Parts: sequence; structure tokens; C-alpha cells
Amino acid sequence: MRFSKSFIPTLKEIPNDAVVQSHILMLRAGLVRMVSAGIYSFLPLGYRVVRKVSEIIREEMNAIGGQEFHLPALNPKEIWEETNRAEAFGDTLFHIKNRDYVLAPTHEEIMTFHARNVVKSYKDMPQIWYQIQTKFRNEPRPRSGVIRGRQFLMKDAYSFDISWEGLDVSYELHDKAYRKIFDRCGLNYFVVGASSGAMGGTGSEEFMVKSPAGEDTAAYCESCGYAANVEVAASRVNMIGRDSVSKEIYEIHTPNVKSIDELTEFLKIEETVCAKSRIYIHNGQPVLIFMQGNDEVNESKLEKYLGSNVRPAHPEELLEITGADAGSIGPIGFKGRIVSDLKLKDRNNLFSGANKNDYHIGGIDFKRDVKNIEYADLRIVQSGEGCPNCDNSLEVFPAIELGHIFKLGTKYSDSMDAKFLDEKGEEHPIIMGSYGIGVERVIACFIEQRHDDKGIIWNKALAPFDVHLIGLNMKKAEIVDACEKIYNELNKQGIEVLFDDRDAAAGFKFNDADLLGMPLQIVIGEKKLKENMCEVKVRRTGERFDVGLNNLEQKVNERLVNL
RNA sequence: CGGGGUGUAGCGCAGCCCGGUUAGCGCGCUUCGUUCGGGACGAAGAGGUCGGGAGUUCGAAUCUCCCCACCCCGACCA
Repeated sequence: MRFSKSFIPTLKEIPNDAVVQSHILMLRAGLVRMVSAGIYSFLPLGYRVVRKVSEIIREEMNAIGGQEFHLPALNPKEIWEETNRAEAFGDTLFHIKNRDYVLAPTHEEIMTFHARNVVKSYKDMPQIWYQIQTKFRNEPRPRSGVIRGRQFLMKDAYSFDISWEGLDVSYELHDKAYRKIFDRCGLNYFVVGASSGAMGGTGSEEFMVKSPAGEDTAAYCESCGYAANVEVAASRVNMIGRDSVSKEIYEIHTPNVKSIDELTEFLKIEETVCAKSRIYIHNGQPVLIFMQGNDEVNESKLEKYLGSNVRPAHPEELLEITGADAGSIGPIGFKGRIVSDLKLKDRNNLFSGANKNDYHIGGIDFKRDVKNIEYADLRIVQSGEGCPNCDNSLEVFPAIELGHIFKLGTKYSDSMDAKFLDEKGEEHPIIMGSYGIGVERVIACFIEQRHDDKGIIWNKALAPFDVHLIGLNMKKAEIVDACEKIYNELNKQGIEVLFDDRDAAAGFKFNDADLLGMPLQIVIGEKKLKENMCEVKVRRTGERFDVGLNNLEQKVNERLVNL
């Protein structure tokens, strides 16, 4: 493709609205443009990358027996009411004003609709059906460019099996396919166990990429590979045992002391001897939660432990429930369920609130003073805590979710009545799985991982073009001729070339080439041309070398292999 | 939805607090000439409902009110 005839609007300056690196670079390199918050157009260069990613996905999905569909984005609302998800999605679901239609945020319903109409016998399964299509979700807060949009491209796949064992097989196939896909894309990713959330089901794994732009938080152990979403991550901590002697309970006047930091400062004590109180409301009843020092409550873990319907108490409720405000709440005299994090199990000589403003209590012994206390792992895992599976420690960092695979089971086949007959003529619900990849996120994550201060650094797999051909001084006929010849020759060899044939200053073109980030740059300049040579630059390493024009194609092919 | 911020030429910004010529600057764009291996130089140009509406005023980019859009933090999120 000739640059002079292409729509590649590069930007020298950083657009005002972009903050994360991938977003900035996608705008600057002319890959995308924003139309509205969370709604992006892919421009020709960007769409070439979308097609490359899509093709890799197709190849790997087809390799596990997947069959590609193209489902409607516009869905009758009633089909979403069958599964109760019109309500479950709530405001996230886009509704059409003049018809009872919705814009599909995912496609379990439509796929199950087709399955129940066609898949009637055990002989019809297993099936893996997929598509690459636009999804619509009314995100309350779109951000980070294409990473979180209201409209986005997703590869979604669905498996239909006759048994749970069959589901395990389909799930494993997807797990392997996903690893191949992300490997081929050149991404540095990891896989975490995750909570199934509103999708329902029995098992799920997330494919994640470490990134400051991430909206999830993951805990990862480099040495053994343990990885988990922080919502479910466990950790091994050094337990502090009981002191040999339990002191008596005593009250301390602590004016204006609210936080743990203030308390440790005021009393000159370690935060490890502080039992921080938090009140949650579970099914209308207050529950007192204890955390050691400044540990934070992991509400996902708490919800799992107590059951659903858990929320933090409002400030007004605190006074009514405990007789004190936040900062002065404690176990003594509290009526209701008490759950403590494991770190405080059976501890004594602890400090906590007195349920009286401006007072704390020392000498608390959980075994002696707090009846019916329950213990559970309720902490949000922090960097530096021990890995639950090995001797090393965990690193906790923000991450982007690229893909998610779920064992759905019969959630949708039950609610939508998708059944089949087995060999004995007995009726069973189809066992399903669903599997998603955010196509644009693959691109954004790649750029997050592979860029420098000059621009994007594509690999061969995702690059919009293999080679960026730069003719310096396009007013010289011999340079134009040489470029044209190389351009045609490379094209003939099936090498994709972006030919910068613009009449612009050398530095201008070099900077655009670095910004756009094709794996190889070929520079045709006057001096080297006289010796029948040109310069080839490897974008990733910055390495430059001279190549004779006679064996250029061969050299290019050789160099492209590992990029 | 809560908190904070921004909106002035295609892009990046100044001007606003303290109202007063024809609303500036850099980049980009057009034309001509020179230049040509790391975002060239000179000359001449084009391009604006100052986010929208209402108000205050002799006079509003500037002050007041309402609305809209976008960004950041939080809440939410398969």
C-alpha cells in the first residue's frame, strides 16, 4: 500500500483525552478514532490488525472443531427474558426504543436458541460454535480507549455436550486453543482461576495480561506459577501466636483516634495487635468482621463465606447497631454474628474499639472474651504475602482480562429448555460451556507490552504490514525507480509492504515509521543506492544493516521469521 | 451515580481570575521557491457559531444560571 494514497492520520502530539499508552499510540498511529465515549472506529491500518488477530483466532478455533457463525446483534427482548438476564444485566443492556429489541451484550441465549431447535440427539454432539462479532454493553464508565468500550469485538464460543465429562473435554480444548492464540499473538499472559460471577457455572479461568491499565487485580507467584484473581486469591501468612499471658481487659481513652494508623501512633503499639472492626449487613442482620491491622476485607470472599446479600453498613446504621461510629467499634458488648480473619485466630492481648466513641479496649482475648467467634480467610491478598502453593511470595498487580472460559453447565439449557435424548431415549439438558476473547483488547494489550517512546513495535503476526519501505527524497527519479521495483518485487513474494512514497523530509518519515512500528524498515537513500545497497532496520532491536538489492527479498524473509 | 477537571481552527495550547480594538501562538493545511539520512527554510495564504442555551451589561471567550460532551478517581463490571 502506498502511504500517499492511504488514510493513515498519524498524530505528532498526544491527544488530550488519552491517558493509557495503548490508547495514545492507537490514536497517534492512526489505528482508531473515537466517535463517542467507549465507541471507536477502526481505521484502515487498525482494521488490518483486527483481521490478523481474527484470523489467528479462526485458525485455532477451527483446529479444535469450531464452526463459525454470524449471529444477529439485534435480539428480541423476550429471548433474554427466558433466562432472566434482561433483568440480570440491568442498565448494562442496551434497549431499543421503538421495538422490544435489545442489543446483545453476549450470545448465550441466541446460541442456545439454535441448539434447542436443532440439537435433539446425543448423536448431534459435541458441538463447538463460535463467532467474531460486535457486542454492546452500556458500561457506566468506558475508559482506556478500546480496553473498555460500549461496543466491542468479541470472539465468543459455545460448547454443547451430552455429559460433564464431555464439557471437561470441550473446556480443555478451549484452554489449549486460547494458549495457542495468545502465544501466536506474542502476548505475555498468565491464566488465573476466577469466580464465575453472573455468568453462572462451575468453573472458569481468565487469561490475563499484566498492565497498569488493568481493571482487575491479580495475584501471581513467579516461582510456581500460582495465579488468581484477587477476588479469590489465597495467601500464606506468618501467623502470630498467642502471648503466653493474657492481660485483663482495660478501657483506654483515645480522643479523636479513628484509624489504625492513629491508634498505633497514639498507643505506641504494632498494627498486628489491632483488631480492626467492620460492620456488614447480611440478610438484614449486622455482622462484625475483624481484620488484623490495616488488612482490607475482600468482599468477594466475605460474600462467599456468608452467602449472598452482603453489603457494608451505612455510617448512620453503625451508631444504632454498636453505639459508636466507625473507628470505635469493637467486640465487647456487640450482639450479633462475629467473623474474624484467620490472621487473628485465637489471639490475645488485642486492641479494638470500645463501642463508645473516643474509647478503645486493650487486653482482648478472642478465646476468652468473644463467644461464638468464627474464623475465615477474608483478607485481600497483598504483595509480599506468601504464595499458598510454594515458599515464595506473591506479587499483586493490575491486569487486563483478555479472555475468559466458563463451564456453564445447564444454566441456559435449563432455563431455555434445550434438551436432547440419550441412547436410552431419556431426556437431558445439554451441558454447555462458553468462551470469550476480547479482540480489541488483544491489540491494546499487545501495544501495552510492546512499545517504546517512539511508538508501537509490532511483531510479524499482528503487524498491519511486514515491511515499511521508505524512499528518501522522492524527487530523485533513481530513488523512485528503485523503490517501485522493490515494492513490486516484495509484493510479488507475498510480503506486505507499506511504501512511504510521500515527498517529505527524511526525519519526518523515519518518525512515522517508528510510530507505526512495522517489524522491518527498508530505507532507500541516494548514497547506498549507488552501491546497489539499501538499509534495513529492525524496529524491535533498532539494529540496522546494509543489504544488497539483489538478495533483498531473501534477507527480508529471513529476518521476518523471528519478529 | 458520587467527587474532581476540561471544552477556544484538524491537533496541542494561551487568553478567562480583573468584561472593552479585527480572539492569539505552535504544529498541520494551500501556493511558490529553496532543501532532502532523524519531525527543514523563506514568502504569501486559507481556516473560528470561543461546547449549547438563557441571563446580566452600552459591550461577554471572559460574569451568573441551566444543559451537553469528554477525561481522571471512586462505585459498578461476564
